[in-house]
Amino acid sequence: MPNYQEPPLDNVFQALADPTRRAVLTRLTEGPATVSDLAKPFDMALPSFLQHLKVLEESGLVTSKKEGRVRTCEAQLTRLTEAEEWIAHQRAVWEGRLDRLDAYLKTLQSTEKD
Amino acid sequence: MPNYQEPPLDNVFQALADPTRRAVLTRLTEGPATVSDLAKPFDMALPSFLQHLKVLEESGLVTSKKEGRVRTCEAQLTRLTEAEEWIAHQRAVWEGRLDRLDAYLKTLQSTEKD
DNA sequence: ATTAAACTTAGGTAATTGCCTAATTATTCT
DNA sequence: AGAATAATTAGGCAATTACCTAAGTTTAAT
Repeated sequence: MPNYQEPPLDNVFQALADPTRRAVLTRLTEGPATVSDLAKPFDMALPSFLQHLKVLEESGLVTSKKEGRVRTCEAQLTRLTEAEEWIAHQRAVWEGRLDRLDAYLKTLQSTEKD
Repeated sequence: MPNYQEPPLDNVFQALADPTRRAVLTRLTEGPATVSDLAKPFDMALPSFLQHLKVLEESGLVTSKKEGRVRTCEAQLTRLTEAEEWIAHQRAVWEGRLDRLDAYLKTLQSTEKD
């Protein structure tokens, strides 16, 4: 059953289709960070970098809140679940392993409960 | 930091970021099909559809061979593995962090009770 | 009260994307 | 041979993307 609150799969995959954005996500996986800390490793003007952050936020993979003049970003990787399930499903059908898919999806569900 | 070893991941996620292309892949998961069979369900001119197929082929998710005037396409979903692993890794690290945080908070609570 | 820091907005360019129609090639059928 | 089928190429157009510089705005520090 589709959940229309979630940003569509399109946006999640689109967000992941760029190495800068994947690197940001990997960084945020370790914990929250401010915009300028996130931007530091990249040889890119800040406004350009902010566009990448915007794409990540629109996909739901990142949230942020501003305190004072500092914006802090955080990963919301539960948004990856739908994408991971889509991939797992295709592979499972293709490999003819629907039995394993079922078990796998159950583990996804149980780890997602937080 | 950009990882120049992984342009394929870009292409795979890019390919998945479009509903038409995901639908084609789902169709091909059931077995090979010709270009015109694949195109049939979509309300789109054939050249437009061919562009989607081209994106899928460039990502490595689909291969095709032409016999006579007919091109037959086939899914190569092993190319999804890298993408699936990338996602799974991010989620695992992210959830691992939350688990450790959770454990830490619990030790705080239990020491408070003394 | 300045100045510095941390974004943010505005606006511009070049390349890419996603669609189209029309014309073309290559193969198969009658 | 002529017509139909399957796919391809060529070219065009509007929207989006990914970058940029320059000029704000809002806090925080001195």
